[in-house]
Amino acid sequence: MKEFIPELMRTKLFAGVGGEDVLSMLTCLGARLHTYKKGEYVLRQGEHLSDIVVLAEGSLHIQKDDYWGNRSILGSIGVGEIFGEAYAAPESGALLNDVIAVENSSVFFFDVKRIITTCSSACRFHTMVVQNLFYAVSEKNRGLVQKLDCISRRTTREKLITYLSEEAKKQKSAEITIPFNRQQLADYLSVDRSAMSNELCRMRDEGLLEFQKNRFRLC
Amino acid sequence: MKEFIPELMRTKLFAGVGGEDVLSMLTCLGARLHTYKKGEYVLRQGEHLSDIVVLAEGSLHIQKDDYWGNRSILGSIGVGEIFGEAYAAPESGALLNDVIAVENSSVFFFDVKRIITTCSSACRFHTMVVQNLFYAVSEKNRGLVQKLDCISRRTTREKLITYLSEEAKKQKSAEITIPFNRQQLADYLSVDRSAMSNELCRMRDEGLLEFQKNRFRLC
DNA sequence: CTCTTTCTGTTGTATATACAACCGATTCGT
DNA sequence: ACGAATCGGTTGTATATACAACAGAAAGAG
Repeated sequence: MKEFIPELMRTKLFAGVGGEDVLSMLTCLGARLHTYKKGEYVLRQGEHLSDIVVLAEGSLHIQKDDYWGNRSILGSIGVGEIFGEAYAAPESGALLNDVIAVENSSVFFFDVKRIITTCSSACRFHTMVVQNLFYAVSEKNRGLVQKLDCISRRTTREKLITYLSEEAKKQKSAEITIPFNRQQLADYLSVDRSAMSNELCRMRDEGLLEFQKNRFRLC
Repeated sequence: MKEFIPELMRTKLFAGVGGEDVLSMLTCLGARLHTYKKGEYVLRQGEHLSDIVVLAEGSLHIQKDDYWGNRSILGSIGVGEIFGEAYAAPESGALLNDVIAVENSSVFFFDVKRIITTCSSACRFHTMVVQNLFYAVSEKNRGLVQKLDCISRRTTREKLITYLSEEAKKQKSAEITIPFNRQQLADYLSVDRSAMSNELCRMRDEGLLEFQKNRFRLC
């Protein structure tokens, strides 16, 4: 697990905590490291989760398939991001979504209870991690509100513009890379792929944007 | 503010804290009480918020109006529920939504920093409140995911079924009261009111449900 | 390198939704 | 009790989206 200390230090959860302290907290928090191959499930809908999940390497999608195989993508998790905060409370019930590795991935699991139940003074930074976790959840919350804002647009075009603008703001550039291919983007925006593809090309023809694969430039 | 102690004790934020302790914490946390008449704005999009908002009386809607007056309702806040957790982090930016009183309402404001920065041992229950807050945010998070699940359905009928089923689960009954009239429900589900009205009546004619005003019974 | 699979864009058709206008019923204020 | 305003349901039309089927391009496997 040692090899991921630099990655962990860059996460929101361990922001402000030094390398040695992170290392000692891995024990203190009962961290477990798992690796997943591309396409493997990290978590499945219906399971119960009492851990905070931190992605150290790779990329995950949070998604859900219904009876007819229609897929809906809730979001994407990049390196350093966390998942599972929504299930931190003791009686939070079963997972509402699958979590799947879209690349080979390395994932840390931390027992929530051991995070929020501050231990003896052995871990100097424990309090800071608790606060970090709180801020992270708070931020996730805002992210979900923004996704709702995007999804609740009436037309495919509006959804695309909202999503891409938001990404541009996050990535602080008019040229952005998105973590989805066309089908995945459609599943994320809850629209039909071919209709979306159509709309994207129309927007390109109107000079609103350019793209190649999952790389977009807003004009 | 004293008169609302019983209400505050029933909130998630103060769960497990006794009446006297709640009272003393009102001072400790720098609580402020405001009242709003039906239709008044409690918070406006673009403002900055550094408080956790607790509704002691009445009912609030979290919503957003775009340039053309199209309204989108993110959610409803009932007595005892909280708002503002998403803006708890120091650099969380401006409010993304308006918060409006749909009835005459009484609202407590608590400075977030004073909640999460545990004070001297004077407040015995401070630690518990911090944990309560964390759980509340976590739960909000799950609520948002469920709303996303609902909104991302493709058809109006699916949205209605998802929303009403979810409410039935929450209210633990097949007969439910929703905090919206037709227009508000449409704004919540991001669909056209008349189309939704149509669909509701069709579903009623098919025997799926019954309703009168904002009271529904699922069959 | 070649074959296979996945990905993306294109087209046409069926369907669902948005939009607008209207009306009766209910609620509200005075 | 009265008029005004709000609310909910209905209808018709225009439009956008879903769905299906296909083809060329790109990526991946052997």
